[in-house]
Amino acid sequence: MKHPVAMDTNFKDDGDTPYDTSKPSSFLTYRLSRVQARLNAQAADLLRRHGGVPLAQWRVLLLLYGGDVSSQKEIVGLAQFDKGQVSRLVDTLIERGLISAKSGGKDKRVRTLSLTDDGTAIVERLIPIMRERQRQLLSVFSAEEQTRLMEFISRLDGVADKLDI
Amino acid sequence: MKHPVAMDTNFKDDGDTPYDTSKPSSFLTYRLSRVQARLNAQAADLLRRHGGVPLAQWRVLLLLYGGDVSSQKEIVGLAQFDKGQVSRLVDTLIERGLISAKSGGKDKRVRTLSLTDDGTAIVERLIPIMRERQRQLLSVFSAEEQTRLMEFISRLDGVADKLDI
DNA sequence: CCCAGTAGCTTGACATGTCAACGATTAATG
DNA sequence: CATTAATCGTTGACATGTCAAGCTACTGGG
Repeated sequence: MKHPVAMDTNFKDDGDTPYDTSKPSSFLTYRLSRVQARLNAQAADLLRRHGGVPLAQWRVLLLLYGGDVSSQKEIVGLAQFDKGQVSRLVDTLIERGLISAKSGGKDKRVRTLSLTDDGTAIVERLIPIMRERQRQLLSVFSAEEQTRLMEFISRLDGVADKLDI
Repeated sequence: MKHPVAMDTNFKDDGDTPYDTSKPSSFLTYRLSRVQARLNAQAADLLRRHGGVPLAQWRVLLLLYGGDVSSQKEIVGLAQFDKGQVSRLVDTLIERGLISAKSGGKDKRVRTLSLTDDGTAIVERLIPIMRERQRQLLSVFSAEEQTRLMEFISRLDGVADKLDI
């Protein structure tokens, strides 16, 4: 990947803490944002180089491939994507012929979604590659550290909703 | 804030690991993405409710207020924003009268940026609010945990560039 | 049955983020 | 000094993400 290495210890802040450059804690949301952006860029690049789809579309395809979901509502519930975004992602995937939608259910508002053969082929081609990426990403953490990291993230997730300002 | 609580332990994956819902580690990038989105939404909402500017613009204003930067290059270097994005953010901030730009330097490509009085007023009004938010966010971590969390993020940051796929 | 409320989805509007091509200027090097 | 290369910035194109208004279909209480 790219990325100029710069600033890992030398930037000012994350947009949330104005001064106070001395305390690493001040950089938390900034650094989260950056590492998140880098991981996304790496995943998107990987998908592009292997002739795949954009990252957001890929995530929808995976959910459908796993058989976990068959409607937009379920995609929204599982992945916590915005419903508007899902609506447009589904449109795009249908246009590209990677998924199909049937409206025959009881509830006429709902379209039942499924992968086409093309969509299935793409997912099955990319899955091993994405699994290998995941393996390499996690290789820098011990099992205990992985657990600890996830627990930290959960805690952040919890506190984000409780801020009383 | 909003957010339907759902799925914190029950979703399939993060778009990077197709199956394997049993291992929390499989959810890492997904959960990072979600917690990051939630923190961003919370910060943006806070800025909006207090009559401020959008989050990205806010971050640029803060960098300028701190006196750390005076050109787009320095913003890109410090904050690791995309230079195209910075170019447009600066345009917007100038249109809104929050910053000003002078082209008088040696390097005729560079504009020297600074906050206007309006820009300074907005930043100084919002800073205490954002500092309180940061304090509350970090209140769920002990000092030792904060250090540990930052170290984890650094490790992720490092490995993201080294993936050989 | 009626109809007010809710649910699933669509759409518009905007903000954010990323990449790549390009223009202008400056720096480096023969 | 003259090219060439690198740097700073702009712009176009597109992907992503978020919010809110509105549409249609379903649902439940009267």
